[in-house]
Amino acid sequence: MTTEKFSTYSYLLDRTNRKIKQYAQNKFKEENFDITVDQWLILKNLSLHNDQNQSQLAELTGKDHPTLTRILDLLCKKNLVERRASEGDRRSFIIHLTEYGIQKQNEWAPKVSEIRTKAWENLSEKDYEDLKRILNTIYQTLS
Amino acid sequence: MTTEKFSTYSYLLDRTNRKIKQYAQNKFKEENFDITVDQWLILKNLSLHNDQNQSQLAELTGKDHPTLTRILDLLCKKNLVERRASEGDRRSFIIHLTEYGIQKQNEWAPKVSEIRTKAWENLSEKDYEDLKRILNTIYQTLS
DNA sequence: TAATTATATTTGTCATACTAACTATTAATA
DNA sequence: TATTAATAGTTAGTATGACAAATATAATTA
Repeated sequence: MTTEKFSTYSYLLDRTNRKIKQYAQNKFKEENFDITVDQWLILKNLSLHNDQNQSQLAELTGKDHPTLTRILDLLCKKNLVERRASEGDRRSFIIHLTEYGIQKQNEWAPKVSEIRTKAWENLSEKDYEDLKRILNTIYQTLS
Repeated sequence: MTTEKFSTYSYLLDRTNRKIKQYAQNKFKEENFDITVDQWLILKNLSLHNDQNQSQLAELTGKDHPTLTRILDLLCKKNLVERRASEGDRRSFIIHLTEYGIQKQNEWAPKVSEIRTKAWENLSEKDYEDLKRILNTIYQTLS
């Protein structure tokens, strides 16, 4: 590909990413979900794979370790999650979705899906597949 | 579109956006470009439209006002940019790319384009057009 | 087994983003 | 014209993200 022509995608991607996050966050606020969209990502992943240690959870969610540490601090404060000692390894914690966390996750999940789906109302299933393919290709190319 | 199926795009978009930024930032560092990718966006825009006030520049670059204020503080410190009093309106500043800023912008631009183009080496021109269309559609749908 | 290396997590620092509140100035209107 | 509303920009607080360095513990190896 010739250079220079391809200078705007990073701007569009960043801008759209922020818009999506901002849109979801505002809806969360309207619905009185006391959580950020990044915190939701962690909660959602724990609902599928509870009791991971932080390294595994960081891998699953694509967050780096310091960021995950801080998000978990906040989720712990809200009693949605707790850090449990790991049996075999005293360095690591098992991240456990609490009863309250499970309850809230179940309560919020349908509305979150609805909010997320909004972005696609003017696009096709093929667009969805194309976007996933393109983003994954870029990710791998730069990794 | 049915809900729930469309839950991963926001994760992929966020993850890819971070990868792109991180890749470019690392290359900037390798090249000893003393600038962040977000600061570069402002510089690039000023090279096309010099002497905008901050509101216009915020609009052009998709940054909000507080963020732009802080990025400009840093660019001013590096003498790449200066805030000039506006003739007609004492509330606003004209953001001026300095001689040094113009020089650095010209110096860095070709390599930046090259770095940005890397992401597309396994994708087609059609993919590029599709991505732009999809991102713009999402942006407008959520605006 | 003592020393070295690797892993899990945290802390610190800086940059970016969003919201809200604030100052200064300008525009609108009663 | 005096009051009110709108606009330009900054400041403050909180969250996230990148990177480096620190701590504690585990695994490897000399």
